[in-house]
Amino acid sequence: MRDASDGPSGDLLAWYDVHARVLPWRTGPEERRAGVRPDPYRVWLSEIMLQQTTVAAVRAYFRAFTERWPTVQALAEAEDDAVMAEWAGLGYYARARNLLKCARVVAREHGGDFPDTVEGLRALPGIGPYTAAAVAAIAFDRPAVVVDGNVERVMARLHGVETPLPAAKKELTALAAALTPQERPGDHAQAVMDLGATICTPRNPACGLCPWRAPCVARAAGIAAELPRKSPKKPKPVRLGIAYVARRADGAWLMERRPDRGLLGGMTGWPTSDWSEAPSDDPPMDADWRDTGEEVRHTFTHFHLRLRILVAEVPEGSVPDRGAFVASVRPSDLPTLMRKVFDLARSAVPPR
DNA sequence: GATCCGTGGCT
DNA sequence: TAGCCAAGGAT
Repeated sequence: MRDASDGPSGDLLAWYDVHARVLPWRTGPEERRAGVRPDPYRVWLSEIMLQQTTVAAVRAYFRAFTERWPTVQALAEAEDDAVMAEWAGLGYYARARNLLKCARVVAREHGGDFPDTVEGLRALPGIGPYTAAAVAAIAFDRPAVVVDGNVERVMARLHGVETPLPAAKKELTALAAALTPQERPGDHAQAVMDLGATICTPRNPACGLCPWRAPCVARAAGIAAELPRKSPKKPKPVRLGIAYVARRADGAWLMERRPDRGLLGGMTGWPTSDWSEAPSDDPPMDADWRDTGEEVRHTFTHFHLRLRILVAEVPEGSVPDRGAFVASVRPSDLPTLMRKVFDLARSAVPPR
């Protein structure tokens, strides 16, 4: 009979008890021992923010969200635009749209309490296999099998799995399942991720400091840094586009809310042409558009974008074909691409 | 399984 | 510099 106090899981938990990172959303090992239960709302919020996103980037957003909306009920009652603006800059904006959907389902259909099982969590918007397992383990101490990029990397090295991702996913999940203890599963999940983030890093892993250096197959073979192998990625094509920045005589700016689906969905930004190999000139209103000669370069997940910037100064009473004039622009409410556009455009149309 | 979906830091 | 990488999910 194995429990958390012996075997590789026990070695990892002993390491975690000493080396656990202190994070704003985390209930540390000492706190847990003292009987402190994590707040499922904060665990869930942090997990959504941390999807494909670094701890460093998340910190400020987590603080802002929890100060403004301390509970899931408060978040559920927020305006859509307020949440999107608060999320601006963090990326993957479908997360923010699903965040709000999820909060409203939890508030309305679950009385403000998150489900405490993997299946219940998995049914909520924006919660997939990883997040369901992570919240179940961390917030409710259920022995769920948590598999993220860290776990995949650690398992691939520990067991010397040379099959490339994503084909190796199933095998790595099975290996992670075999190591998941019945005792302290929440701490175990966080321990593997901390190990991956601080010791078993993608490049230059610090194998000498690793609690699993003895059983690690990849280390023995001298190929730790080469694992996990990954299938080759497709090259990113270059797309072109035009951004139209119009300032009205009273200082208002013409902006447009993007459709809920697709790139930067639900975010406010400058009207643009389509983004393609040969974009068509499609200004949002009739005006004397002037080419600034400036170009924004921005790389998305699957393509590079070069956006020419056209500006126009238009009289009061102007009626746009699409979008609406807003009295003031807060760059912090905009996705990064649109901030870049504003930075260049505002110097091309200085205030009178 | 493949594709779409952001951003900033690091090498 | 250009590519790689980070606590993935939806379709």
